[in-house]
Amino acid sequence: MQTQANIHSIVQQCNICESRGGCLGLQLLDSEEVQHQLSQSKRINRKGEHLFRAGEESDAFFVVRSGSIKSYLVTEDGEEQVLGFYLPGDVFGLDTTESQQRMSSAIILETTSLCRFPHAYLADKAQGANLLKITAEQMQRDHNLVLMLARKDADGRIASFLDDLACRYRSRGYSASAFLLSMSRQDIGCYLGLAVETVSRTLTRFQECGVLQVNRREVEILDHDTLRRIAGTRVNSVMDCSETVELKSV
Amino acid sequence: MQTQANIHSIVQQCNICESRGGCLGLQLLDSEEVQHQLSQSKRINRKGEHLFRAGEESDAFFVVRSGSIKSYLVTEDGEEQVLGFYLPGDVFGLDTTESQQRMSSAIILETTSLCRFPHAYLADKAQGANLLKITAEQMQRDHNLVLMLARKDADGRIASFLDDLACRYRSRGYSASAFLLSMSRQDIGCYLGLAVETVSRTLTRFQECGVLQVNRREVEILDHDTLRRIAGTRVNSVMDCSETVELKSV
DNA sequence: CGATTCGTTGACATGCTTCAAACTTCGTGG
DNA sequence: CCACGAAGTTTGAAGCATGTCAACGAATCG
Repeated sequence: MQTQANIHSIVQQCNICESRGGCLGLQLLDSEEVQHQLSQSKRINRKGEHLFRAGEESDAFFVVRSGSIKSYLVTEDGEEQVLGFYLPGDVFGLDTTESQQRMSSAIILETTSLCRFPHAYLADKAQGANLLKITAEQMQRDHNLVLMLARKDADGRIASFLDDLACRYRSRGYSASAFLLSMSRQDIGCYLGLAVETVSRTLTRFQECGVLQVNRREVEILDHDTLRRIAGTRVNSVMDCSETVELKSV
Repeated sequence: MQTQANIHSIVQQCNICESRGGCLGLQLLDSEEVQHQLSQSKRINRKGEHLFRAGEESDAFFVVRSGSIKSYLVTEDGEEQVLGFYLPGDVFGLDTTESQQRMSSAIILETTSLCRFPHAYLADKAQGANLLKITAEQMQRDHNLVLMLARKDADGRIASFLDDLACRYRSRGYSASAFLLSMSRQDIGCYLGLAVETVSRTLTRFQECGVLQVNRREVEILDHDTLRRIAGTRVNSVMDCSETVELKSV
């Protein structure tokens, strides 16, 4: 029970995973291991550093505690394709080849702290159900990205992107109407399959319409209803973000 | 050992999963269960039938034995977005929400036979490693689709699509230069984020260039090198399809 | 055999990319 | 601390690839 107390004190510092039904560490690891693992897994990383690169051996996945991460692919001719951005509470790093190599690269966009979970624990503890749940989130993200790329114009993609960010911030207890973009216009364009200029122009136009206020990385959404209307159709998701808005006040 | 003999005779009828390192059933299920499961999982389905729809309870995933399957999303306004096509040997149906609901719909494109694997066996047997391997394939497909949608023009998408099909057919022992499309132009366009007319025009132009020969659903690739050149950049995949070209002659 | 779906082709409109240039911010070394 | 260069952002003009609209032919199905 003494161990339990220590675990509790460690976990209490981290409210990130509450919307997931509790700390992943507590779910995945034995009580005795939690203290050691979690204490060494809080790593502060600096902007621009790579967490891992495609092709490297994949021995762990991560949960964002603070900051943000960019996930991307590198094509044969060296160009990059952004796959997504990960905010506090997001799980990433589970996309590995069957030979346990990273399928994508991950780079730190700003000062970031992470929880690190070795794959070994997953395989050993055989958390089949947990794994399904987590990969489901990754796939849902992929599906939404595909939908945007294939069916939406520039306005729809930018609006969806901002709405998604706002939605994710709100579900984690941050403001949904005002936030700082941690990624560059270049990254946004690369993510949405648009030229940098188109991103810039669209944001400017949104501002002129009174939908939002933009100043470099600062974004304030003034008319969320209109933004959503522009964002248009979404996947008939069962995992609606509005379900996880309420935070448990434990 | 008598059971082993029976299993062997059943599995021998199905060479589909050889490139995966053997029958999934043998990997996932206990020997005693294999015979019963596999014998009842070979289901013949007819064109146009739905295997499952998004939102339904997800209790199993599938392996294509013959025929082909279209996976798609339905948006809020009722339009569909094709996520991919599954050929013999492909695993699909693992994209479920955390509440075990289907994230996508699956419809049968032609007479098709499938192996069905209940999720319950995965969770019970806790095949963490196996699950990772299979979800890795799904994610690899998603990444490639995203890459196509975000960075390639119509020519590149169509060429990539055909090259991918050829590659998958070859890896399964079929001809890579001549095959029948099981999906409509509408489906291809929906998959690649293009209008039907663009698909049709592009195929016609490819034919005029002597790259391929098309007649409705019949496709023959005449100049695979040029096709690949048009397809252009691909993900630096560690799972290169050329690795699985050789079939074991067991 | 008629009706419907599927595929092809043409003309036109337009949204996005590309190219170019100016401005701002940031980082780094003098 | 300032200066300089590099990188990020914005804006404009022009070209083009793709979508849209429309019509027709071909195949499929009942």
